[in-house]
Amino acid sequence: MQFAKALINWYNTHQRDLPWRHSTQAYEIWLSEIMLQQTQVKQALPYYLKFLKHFPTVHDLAKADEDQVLKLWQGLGYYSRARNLHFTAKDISKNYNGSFPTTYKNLLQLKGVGEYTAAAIASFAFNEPKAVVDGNVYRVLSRVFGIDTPINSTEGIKQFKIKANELLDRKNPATYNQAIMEFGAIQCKPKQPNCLFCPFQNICVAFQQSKIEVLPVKLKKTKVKTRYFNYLIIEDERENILLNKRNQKGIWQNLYEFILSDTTKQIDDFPLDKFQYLPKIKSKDIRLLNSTPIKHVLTHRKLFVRFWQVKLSEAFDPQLAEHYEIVKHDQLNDYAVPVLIENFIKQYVLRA
DNA sequence: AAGGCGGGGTG
DNA sequence: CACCCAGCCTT
Repeated sequence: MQFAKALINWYNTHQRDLPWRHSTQAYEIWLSEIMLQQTQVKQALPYYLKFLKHFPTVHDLAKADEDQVLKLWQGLGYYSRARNLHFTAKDISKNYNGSFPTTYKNLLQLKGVGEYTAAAIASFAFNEPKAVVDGNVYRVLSRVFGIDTPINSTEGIKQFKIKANELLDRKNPATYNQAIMEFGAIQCKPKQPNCLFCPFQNICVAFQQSKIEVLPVKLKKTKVKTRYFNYLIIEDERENILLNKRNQKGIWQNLYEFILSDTTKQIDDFPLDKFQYLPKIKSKDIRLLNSTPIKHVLTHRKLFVRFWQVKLSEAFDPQLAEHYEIVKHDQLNDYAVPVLIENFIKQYVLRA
């Protein structure tokens, strides 16, 4: 309890003013926690405000189209979160009469809600004494108590969860959970933590043994594969553009993009013959828009991307709509697209 | 148990 | 360049 008390003391004088901390509504807590998964506060904040404005209640979110949800989510990444968010909103609206489950155990049943998020909602909205264990908590506990079990090993996950729940202030689970995460985020940071003015300097194993740099221990490194993307932007005489919806599993599922050739090796020309359903295009009518490929890095992919343009002198065959979206030039902004595409559109304003 | 899944920020 | 972020889901 000494640890918890010191932590809460620190929190009372150092905490940031964040909008979701003013709410105890499960809907608002849930929304914030989904957005904050693997995402820093600064990045999630504008999205949180935007979503709450568009969808004040879970019913409003449930009524929306997935395309609209994804469009609002555009740029935040990990788009399965947005799809699960929408699924769960419909689930809550329809099967839970609009009210979120009130216990950790039942919150875990919701799609997109894992152990961390269930503990966060249970403690923040319902005062249930469950310790959150996120990246901040791993870092703080491994350093203060000198735990070098890899945080992403089965053993480590178990061990840190036990430790976190032992330390939890069971009378103030909400404040305690906020406090330990805030402490990890702004004091016990990954790089250059503020050990000089740390309330735990006297007991911190990592500080006393100069192990700040090596704790927490983490296994694994994701292997990054290189891919070559070639996008074909086809425009007809009426300023329509063809978009493809990514339906398969994989990156950017359910987002839109131009016609894509995805290869493991660099190619010279756009491979028109690979596509069954396109208008008749002669390769001499294809123009490369960026001679230097755009480099776009994801967690496990390194993409080199080129954009090609075709302007047709006739209108698209309406039959194309069975395979692609035929989109008016000025409606391009209504579609959820990867940041990569968004950046390109902004840069090369395709003239009308 | 391991791998897939974004985008932005830091040193 | 490597590593991290209020993780979760699938295989």
